[in-house]
Amino acid sequence: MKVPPAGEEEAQFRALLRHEGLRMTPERSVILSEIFKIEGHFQPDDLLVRFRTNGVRISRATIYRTLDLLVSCGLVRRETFAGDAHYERAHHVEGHAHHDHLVCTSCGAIFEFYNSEIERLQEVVCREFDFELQGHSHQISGLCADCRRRAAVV
Amino acid sequence: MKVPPAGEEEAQFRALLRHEGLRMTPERSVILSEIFKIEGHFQPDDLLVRFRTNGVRISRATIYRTLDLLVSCGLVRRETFAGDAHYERAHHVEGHAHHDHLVCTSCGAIFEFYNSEIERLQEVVCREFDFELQGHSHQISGLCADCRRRAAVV
DNA sequence: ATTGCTATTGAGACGCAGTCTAGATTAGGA
DNA sequence: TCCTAATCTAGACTGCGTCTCAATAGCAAT
Repeated sequence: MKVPPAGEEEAQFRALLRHEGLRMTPERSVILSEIFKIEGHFQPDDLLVRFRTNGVRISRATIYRTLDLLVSCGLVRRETFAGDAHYERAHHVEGHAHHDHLVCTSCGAIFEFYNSEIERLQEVVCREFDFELQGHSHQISGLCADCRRRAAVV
Repeated sequence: MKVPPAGEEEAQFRALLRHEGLRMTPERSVILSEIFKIEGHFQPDDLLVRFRTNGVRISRATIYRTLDLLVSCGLVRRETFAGDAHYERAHHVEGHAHHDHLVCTSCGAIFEFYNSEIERLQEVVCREFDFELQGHSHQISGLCADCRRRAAVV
């Protein structure tokens, strides 16, 4: 399989793989670069479809395995919306590595937010329960600005 | 099918069904009373198993449909943890109809919390995005007190 | 460049949660 | 009691994700 052009992220991925004694393969490279072409969220089968339509043959299993790797490397983030796994390249909101999501129940649009006060209060909650915070999942659902306007017209 | 003893919740359910032009059936009654025997969270197939072991025959489809009804009636709440649907009878933490969850990543224990400040800040976030808040899902994952202790020993 | 060890891959079987279907049954108003 | 729409069941089906295992191919050492 032809090896696609490498980017900065690929160098990072390669370094992390080596550190773990794992290998870089054309498939992993293709998957990584495809992901970094996508703005916003995607689901594993979105990648499958993209590859199929481009004539690239990479199996579902490999996609899932590679996504797991990228998540544990921190290059990609996984999010679960109403039982559906979504992924997104890890990037930043206002300089924060972490963010949470607003999900529009009408059109499915996803917005990112970060609120340091909420983050802090979660730590307070954990202290109350003698709980060691490892992570969290926080989604606010409702109507986005566009859908509110649309609903107001009707 | 034999009709089980009715409780206060059944009266409420019955009233809501009537209001919607729907019918009370023995199956719905059995499912409701079984749910109200359960403390904490359960999954749809937990009910299936309970019924099977008690010799009660109610199909999976009926369980799912009835759970949907109970959720839309507000008697039961649905929550998604890591892609798995969990249900719980709607009840209150410190007088609040709503609460969120701490999930232990080691033993799976689930704790409930309510933090009015976090609730308020969510409204602030929505205002920033011109977003109409309908609901939210907020789970904090980590190690519960017991598992922390257990980990400390080892 | 070659070799050898072993990580990785692909295709499809599999598992599980949840939905759908079609025919049989039944709640509940007239 | 009768009638009819709502409901039930069993099981087929769907979709997402995981697993298997023989074949392939990185990559470190030679």
